[in-house]
Amino acid sequence: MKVRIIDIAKKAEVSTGTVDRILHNRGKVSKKAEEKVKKALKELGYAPDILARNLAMKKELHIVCLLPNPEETKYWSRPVAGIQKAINELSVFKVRISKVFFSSQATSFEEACQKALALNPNGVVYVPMFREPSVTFANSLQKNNIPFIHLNIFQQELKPLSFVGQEAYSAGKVAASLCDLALNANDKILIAYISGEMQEYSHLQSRIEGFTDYFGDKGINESRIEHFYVKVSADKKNYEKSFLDFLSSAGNIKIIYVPNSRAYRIASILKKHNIKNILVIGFDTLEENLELVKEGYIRFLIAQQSKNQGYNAVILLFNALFKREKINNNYFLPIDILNKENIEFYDGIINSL
Amino acid sequence: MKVRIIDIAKKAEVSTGTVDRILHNRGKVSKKAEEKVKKALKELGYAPDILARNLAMKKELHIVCLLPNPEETKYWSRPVAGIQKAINELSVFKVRISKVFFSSQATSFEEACQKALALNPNGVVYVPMFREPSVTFANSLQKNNIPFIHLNIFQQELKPLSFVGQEAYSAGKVAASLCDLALNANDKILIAYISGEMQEYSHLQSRIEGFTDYFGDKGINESRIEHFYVKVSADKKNYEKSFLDFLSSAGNIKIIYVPNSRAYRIASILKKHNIKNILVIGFDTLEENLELVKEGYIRFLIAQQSKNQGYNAVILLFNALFKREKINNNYFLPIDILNKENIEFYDGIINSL
DNA sequence: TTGTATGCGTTATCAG
DNA sequence: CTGATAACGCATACAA
Repeated sequence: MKVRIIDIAKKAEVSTGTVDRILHNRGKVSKKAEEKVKKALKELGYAPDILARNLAMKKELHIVCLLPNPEETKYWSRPVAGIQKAINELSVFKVRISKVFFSSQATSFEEACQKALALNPNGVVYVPMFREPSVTFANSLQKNNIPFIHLNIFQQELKPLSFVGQEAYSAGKVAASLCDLALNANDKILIAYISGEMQEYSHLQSRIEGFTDYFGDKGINESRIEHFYVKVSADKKNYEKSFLDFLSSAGNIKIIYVPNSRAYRIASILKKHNIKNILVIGFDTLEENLELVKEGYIRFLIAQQSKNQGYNAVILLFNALFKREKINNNYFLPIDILNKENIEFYDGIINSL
Repeated sequence: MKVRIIDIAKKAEVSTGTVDRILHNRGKVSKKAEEKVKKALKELGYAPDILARNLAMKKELHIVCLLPNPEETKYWSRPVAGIQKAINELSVFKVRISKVFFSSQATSFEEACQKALALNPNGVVYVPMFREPSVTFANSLQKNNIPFIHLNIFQQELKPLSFVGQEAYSAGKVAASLCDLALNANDKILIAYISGEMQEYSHLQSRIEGFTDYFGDKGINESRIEHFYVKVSADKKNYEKSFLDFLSSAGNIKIIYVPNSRAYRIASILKKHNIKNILVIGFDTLEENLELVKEGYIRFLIAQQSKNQGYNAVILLFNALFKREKINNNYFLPIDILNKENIEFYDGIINSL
């Protein structure tokens, strides 16, 4: 029935110890023994019982997760929650999963990388938020033979084991396709850039490109697209008036596209001034955004199962490490469309298992 | 650190055997021993190591899944795939998971129920497709103390351990909210009933109610909603002409709502006749539907993570049975909105873990 | 270089 | 009623 180590040991006419040495290539095996065992392995089709393995293991695996501090950037609280879920679920196994947070400066990221390396991890999940330091980090990991998975930001050049996140360009197109439904002949579109601190988000750019490309393909070009910039940290809350001024002077704005998670900043202004004829579309399920979707001031949110993002990355790495599963590159998460009607169902069973 | 059976045995001054008897209430324990053990259990906070348990278990759990034959009704192939995924994932545990299919007659369903009971399952997942036979089945299960989970069709009166599926009424509302975006002043809506065999789908009715209620709330009532009925089995393919006739006589139809998984039947007629100005919205990710979404003849699909539906139900029951987890009632799955732009990402990581 | 023995935390059997 | 003990499949320390 089930092929055990002892079965292949018998078949190969060696002891279980020898088989084990080959399985874990600990060396100290004769060529002859090795051949016999490998033959038996193939013929009988051995697959380890990972549960028994876990029971017997002395030392534990260590997975380190490196991501922005959720107290600074709200978006990250959900991926962190997903990681926590994975921690709970994997608690029966001999794995330790640590979280290391960094803040919005590149130096903080670099420090976190050092900290992570010092922990001597068997595997790493990280968000390659800053380009240069990420390259350095990836190189260190590779040198030490530590597999790693990228979260949220796509950086294929660094050759991660896998990427878990959303395809940002397409997400922008999805947003555009929804706006398209509501757009009439002379309506204009406003893209609002509400930036926070971190500036190296390449996916922000992609979300905008996807959006404008969609309309470009339909012959709707720059003449009907306005742009409004806010740097939150500098302008504090003082952008409200300038935004309203911009809005009235631009005229005919039917749609406002906010390519990051800060749609709530725009929508709350509209709410305050009771402006209801503009369709706001944004990203991510921050509490603030959810609330305004329910109230009707944000019409659509594009979501990326941010909780599962963290969860999946950890589970994936665990499987690779513990079960020695091969994993494919690049797990693009679904591009979810949320509105007032379906939003309450978004955290269904997936997130509670 | 970790509390084991032997730890509580020592604390309670009994043997591990006695503790085991209490843990599994196999009886044959004195009151005194029981009290001492229960006290120790509480104080030390024992939680079983399910991996060690699995290793030691002699007999295996048996979960039986009862659902419509996917070869008859295409929708079911994805839940079945999800069940298969759960089977693979759980293969390391001592669980057997069997599938029993039934066809579109109530008698077939009843037979399947008999078959399922004869398998002496420890737990059952089933689709309560027919009302009366489902009541009988649920009663038998309850009498034999076999926990069960309902799939896809909501029948709370039968007191399943849980329900896994979509809230159909809200799904109808979601569909309506999308149509709403595209609906102009004098446009009309057509609801197309393309029925197959099985007639006891209460959720079909709910999907329609949700849809019409949404528009009712906005003051769009029956005067702007047309209805078209096809009984596929009777009319074979001959409804094409009658449908086209209906369409042109009704006039001004901007939206066609197909509240089941057969939107492709309508959309393929539109495709054949090159009709592009009508927005078709339907349900479920059948291959045929996906294709027509990509080609633009179906504008939206409402999906319910049908693969996860099967997967989650099995995992949930396994957790309840094996880990003795308490589970909450009613896991409503997300109401997913798919269109040409996001559909290729729909089968992301969730389905490949 | 190889084989043997012990333990991981449970379950379940078998004497008492 | 109770306690002791042999599996379960694997990892690992140790002996040869």
